[in-house]
Amino acid sequence: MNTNLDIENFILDFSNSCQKKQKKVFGKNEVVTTYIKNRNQLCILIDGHADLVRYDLNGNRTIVEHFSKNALFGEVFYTITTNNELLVEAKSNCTVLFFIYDDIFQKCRNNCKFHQTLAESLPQLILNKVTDLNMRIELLTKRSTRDKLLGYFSLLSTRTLSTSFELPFSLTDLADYLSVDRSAMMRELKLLKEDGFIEKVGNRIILLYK
Amino acid sequence: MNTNLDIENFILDFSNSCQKKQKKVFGKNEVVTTYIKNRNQLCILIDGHADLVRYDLNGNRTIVEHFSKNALFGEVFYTITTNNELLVEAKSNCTVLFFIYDDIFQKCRNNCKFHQTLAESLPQLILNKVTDLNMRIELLTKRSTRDKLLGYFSLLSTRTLSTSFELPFSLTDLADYLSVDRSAMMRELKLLKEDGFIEKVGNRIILLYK
DNA sequence: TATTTTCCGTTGCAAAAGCAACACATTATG
DNA sequence: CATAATGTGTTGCTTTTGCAACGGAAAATA
Repeated sequence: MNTNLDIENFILDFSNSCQKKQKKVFGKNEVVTTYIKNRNQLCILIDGHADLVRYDLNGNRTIVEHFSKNALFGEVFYTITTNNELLVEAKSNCTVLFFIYDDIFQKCRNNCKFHQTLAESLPQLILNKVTDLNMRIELLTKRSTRDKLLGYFSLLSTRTLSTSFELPFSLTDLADYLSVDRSAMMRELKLLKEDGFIEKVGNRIILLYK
Repeated sequence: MNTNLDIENFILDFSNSCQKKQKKVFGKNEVVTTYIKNRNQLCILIDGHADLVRYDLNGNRTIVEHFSKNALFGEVFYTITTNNELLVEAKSNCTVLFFIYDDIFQKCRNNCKFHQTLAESLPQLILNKVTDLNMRIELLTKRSTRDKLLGYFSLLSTRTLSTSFELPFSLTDLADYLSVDRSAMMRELKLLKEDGFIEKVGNRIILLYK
């Protein structure tokens, strides 16, 4: 399976060969896009980190997804049923490619190699996204804050092949990602330490169980 | 966009032309597949309804996804990090096609039209799945049982283009789908009725707000 | 470097959700 | 049809979570 498509080289090679896309750069905390009026927009994060964030009517903030290099996002993945604000915020300097989804499978007027290869790679890229979303659902369906934390730590442990890893979020953001109250999460984190499940040194978590 | 691919006709036309897939029929409550040792399995539900169900160590049951006609599922969408049981249960009589994902983009040795068309349609089918999963995440990140219920009802209302609709779940299953305790959900349903948000007649919900 | 802003860690109290148990209704099944 | 199995509706009690508020640490910024 070709999971290692290097989009970046791709971009370097072909960035001038096709007119039907846009490449933009964003600074930290800038809004990359919103999911309101950009029908069929598809974006690829070439570099940096960004979050898809929702603010609900009670003022709760939720980090719906966390994107890193090669992540796909954009309004094409959403059927807007919500009246909540959905926006993608750059968490660091970001480089993003914008497409219209319809364009991808129509041959570019230049018949450009960029679009051709992209169209071939897209199923695998979207498939990766589906597995990410499924992992996210598994986390969110855990019944308690404790299980969400342990589940998330276990995930990071699997990814890093280590029982010790840095959190990619601030604790405030982690709470918004797990969809729980921050202070309640802090309390649970303390209990996990007291119960000998984890150690925490700065932003680093060390798993002690199993 | 070709969202209306009629897979069923597809099947009728080509079900004998290709050896690299399997078609099976399941009765209610039968296990269609598990997500443990079927690497790269991709399934399409041709007919019927089925649920992807997880049982955790505390005995909680979660309906991770609910599948109806033309839904995609299978182990290819999961990177197994969990030690929970994940299985697909038929909720009615089901007809299911099984593929190996690798096969789809390799030309079938017969160079069969079935596989060719499937490969062309797959991006759109997977895209549909992504939008489903995103809606699911939006539901699950709601902070209260009340908001989950209202969010789900609003979704059904949008789908049916009506403020009155049948629940596609039993209430027990709905609780497992929203990942909340059943009795707590029943209590909240009662409060929603008392507060004039909904009416409930048998399995039918009528939205009264807005 | 001084100062503002964000983040961390904690707590008391209130609200929400989970658990357990039960009676009754409805639906399968022998 | 009788009986078993499953689903609905309810409630008292316990546990978990959320909310609000605060002081101090750390980081960003002027």
